Amino acid sequence: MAHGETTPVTKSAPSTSTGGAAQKSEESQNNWEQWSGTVFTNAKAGMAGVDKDKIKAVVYEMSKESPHFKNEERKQVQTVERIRKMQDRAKALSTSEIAGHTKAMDAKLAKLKAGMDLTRTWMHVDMDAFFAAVEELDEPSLKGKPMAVGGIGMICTANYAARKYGIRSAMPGFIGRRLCPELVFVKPNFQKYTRAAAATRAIFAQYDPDFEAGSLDEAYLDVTDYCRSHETTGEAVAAEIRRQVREGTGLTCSCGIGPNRLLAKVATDMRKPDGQYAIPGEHSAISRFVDPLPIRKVPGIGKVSEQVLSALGVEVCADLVAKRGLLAALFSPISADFFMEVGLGVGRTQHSAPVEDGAVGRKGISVERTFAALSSPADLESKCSELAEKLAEDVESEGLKGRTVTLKLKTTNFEVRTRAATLVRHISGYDDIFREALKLLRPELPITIRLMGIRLSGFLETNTEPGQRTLSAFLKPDAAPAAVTPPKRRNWNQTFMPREVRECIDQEMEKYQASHPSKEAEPLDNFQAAPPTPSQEQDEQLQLAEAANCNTVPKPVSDAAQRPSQCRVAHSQADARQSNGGASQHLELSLRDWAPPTASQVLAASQQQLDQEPVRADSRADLQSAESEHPGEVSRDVGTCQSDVDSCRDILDTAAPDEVAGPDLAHAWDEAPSGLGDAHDIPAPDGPGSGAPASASAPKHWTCQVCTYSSNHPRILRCDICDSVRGTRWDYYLGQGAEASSGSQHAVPARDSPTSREICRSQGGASAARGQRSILGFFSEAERKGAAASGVEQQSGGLAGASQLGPVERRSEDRGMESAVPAQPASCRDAADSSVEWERGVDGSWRCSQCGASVINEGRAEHEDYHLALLLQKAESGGMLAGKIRQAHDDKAAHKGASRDKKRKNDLAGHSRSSSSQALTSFLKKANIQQQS
DNA sequence: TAATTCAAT
DNA sequence: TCCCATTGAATTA
Ligand SMILES: Nc1ccn([C@H]2C[C@H](O)[C@@H](COP(=O)(O)OP(=O)(O)OP(=O)(O)O)O2)c(=O)n1
Ligand SMILES: [Mg+2]
Ligand SMILES: [Mg+2]
Repeated sequence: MAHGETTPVTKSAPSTSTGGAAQKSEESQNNWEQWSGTVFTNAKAGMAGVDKDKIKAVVYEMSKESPHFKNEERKQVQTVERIRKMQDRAKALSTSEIAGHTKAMDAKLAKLKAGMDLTRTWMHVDMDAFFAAVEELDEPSLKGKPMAVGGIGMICTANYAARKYGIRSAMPGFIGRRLCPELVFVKPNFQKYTRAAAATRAIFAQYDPDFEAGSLDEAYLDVTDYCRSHETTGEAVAAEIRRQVREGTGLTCSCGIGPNRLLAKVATDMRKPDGQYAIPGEHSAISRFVDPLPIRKVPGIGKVSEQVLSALGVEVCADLVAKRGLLAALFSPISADFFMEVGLGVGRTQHSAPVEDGAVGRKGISVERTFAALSSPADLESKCSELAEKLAEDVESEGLKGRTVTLKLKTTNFEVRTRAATLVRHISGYDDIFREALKLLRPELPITIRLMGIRLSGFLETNTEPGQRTLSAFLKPDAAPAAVTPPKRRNWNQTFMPREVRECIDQEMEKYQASHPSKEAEPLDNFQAAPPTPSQEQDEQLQLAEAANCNTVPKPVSDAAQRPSQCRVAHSQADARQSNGGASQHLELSLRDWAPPTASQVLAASQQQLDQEPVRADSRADLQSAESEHPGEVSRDVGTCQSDVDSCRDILDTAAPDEVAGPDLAHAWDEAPSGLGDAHDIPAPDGPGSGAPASASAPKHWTCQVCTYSSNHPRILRCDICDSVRGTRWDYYLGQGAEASSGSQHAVPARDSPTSREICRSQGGASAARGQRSILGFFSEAERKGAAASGVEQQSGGLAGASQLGPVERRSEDRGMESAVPAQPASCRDAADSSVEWERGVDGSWRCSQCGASVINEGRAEHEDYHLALLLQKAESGGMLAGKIRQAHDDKAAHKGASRDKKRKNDLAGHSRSSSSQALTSFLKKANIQQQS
């Protein structure tokens, strides 16, 4: 979180409205007045009467000498250059060319307008100064005082008292302190925010059980049906929701109402603190709102796009339509289309599609850390290892396998480099990730960095879930029948079964039948010799079992105290040789401490690598680069014994010459448990990253951060209510919800082709029924009412490179937290049948036929009790499952997709236009002030 | 596919 | 004593 444009840069301000002179790179007078950046003076809520000039002066004075600032200047120069080129292109356009594009856009516009569905009532809800508001709730003495959530390095958000001083999200803390010396800093506690968010979501679900969360603090609700069935209006619903949120959580929020999501979202900011604003579903009203709207207010148009468009004479949304020919000529079709949509006020009118079974709910997963400058190979490798370990933890906790590894480096000059490799095989474990990251790091070696990150993407989509058989299991004749049982159908008619659950189960059945089409028909003789496969299937089981949680809050990746028993691997060459010949392949690639192995060692190691190590898909390219750019580096995929030797030698020769005799850091890992076997044990709730004492107190509860359900089952793998994986989304509590031992997040993703969305269904009431109480006392009311679906839908995108811009909605969560968990199939998890059957898993654990959870033998009785309790509770509350897993339609898809918005004739009006135009006026006033400065 | 840029939280 | 972390989309070569 806390990121924003800290526009530095001085010279050249591309701002004139006519396509004319956009840049004037005169010699800077070193004067902040020429500073064109938006510099924290964006028209965010609460920035009304701020002395923007003063803020700019302060920020400028404090940062002008910093490397960060220099880098920002460099970037600004680039965008200025980009603008210049674009203007040149614009000038070169013939009138006929533009006319042609204009005509094409006319057709586009006509089509868009004709396809607009104005019959829906969308609502966007966004909490006010969310993190800060939650902190104030927790510590009322903070109220009224300028306060910021975050640290001296970065502020997540600030309360409105602080905003008066110009303090806002994404501002570095030290600047905030300068602007307001009395500023109080509060360390972020995502647990609180997640809980607060869950409380609000429980309310949202009452108005739209399928609502989509846009982040922790905002959500999109389609209240069309609610309005209809309750004979009310969007505005009335907004007032009701705001009241409920206020009374139920003590927090305030703002609402935007409009015929589509885009308009609703933009409307939310109109009367930001504790207010609401409605845009009627009529063309005339939409135009009145959109036409004078500064383009910067549109989600997807950021600082750079604003500058670029401004240089073309586009300042407000109406300009997007007016200059349609020019825009179509200069930008990509995707961007141009987006502009046209915005110009007309067209947005999505439908919920995202449910996420599909077996699909991975995200595009990538990553970890990155900023630290004091590092340059020695030993330090770099160590850092890389820490990151790899953390990433592997996250990856495995979600059962992901990816084949593209990306290394990210940020030099002390703030220049960012990324290096990626796509492998043939999909990986997930620490060893593979570390090794591949190291390979990417090696060529960059003489380097001094302040940040390193690793990302894994290109996930395997054939996500085999507990309730599903793996191919290998299926092919194994004897193991097949015992290992997998089709979802049970019994009792369906006798017990309570929500419709959604029933549908999920039906899907599971279909899936099962689809994947086992002719099992009975197929003669056993046809089975290919099923490999004794201890491999894949088992690995997958283990990975799931290994679900460990992690701490997302700013915290060192490696903190021995926080990282219990799974520190496997000796991180030194010496240790490796002692322990296990070629078991730790990455060691051979170590950036330090290398000594020529014996011939037999090399042979064994290289042979093993040939067998096991994933190789890059583009092995030739790899070779090439090895020969040309990095003559010293030899591709490993075709590596001979000698090449391995050379490879290692080159590392030393070129990258870490002084480290040859350098300090032996091996001891740094000596204290880590060396028992590799432990690494694959199913961790107890006090497992890795949870922050809970590794061995000390006995675990009491796992609390799902998605729906707040708590379980005292020691080895639960998924939330029994909302089905989210017990990974980073779970928190561990020692007591009655009092001392949370780890901060983490939740969020369930969903993915789909162009865009992604995440969602997770959930059900409230569980933790209340179990006598749990939240830290903040939330859920008191909300939880009673049941419900609480959640999910997160993020949006972003933007125009990169030269043209582009494509809003597109994307999903994500507020900063650090998230790391979404793939929304799981849900199979028969909520079946309200208390009878549990057990299936023995390949790893010796037992799988519950009801929920699919893997449990150790001793935990079975307890687990059965749990299902009984769940059944009883469900009967009481008249249980419900809110929300379905959805997946996103990005704007493009929604656009081209034949499945355009379905039209409904009934128009639910109910809006006061007088008030809306009034609010618009003040809104624009603010915006203008900001623009003028 | 790789690398970079932009955007949002 | 000094500018985050995580994710996704789009462009370009
Ligand atoms: N760059 C950012 C922006 C936001 N956030 C976090 C802190 C915010 O409290 C929360 C919600 O973001 P909003 O943009 O909704 O901002 P606020 O809710 O804080 O303020 P507002 O009243 O303007 O909505 O996300 C963050 O960490 N970093
Ligand atoms: Mg907010
Ligand atoms: Mg928000």
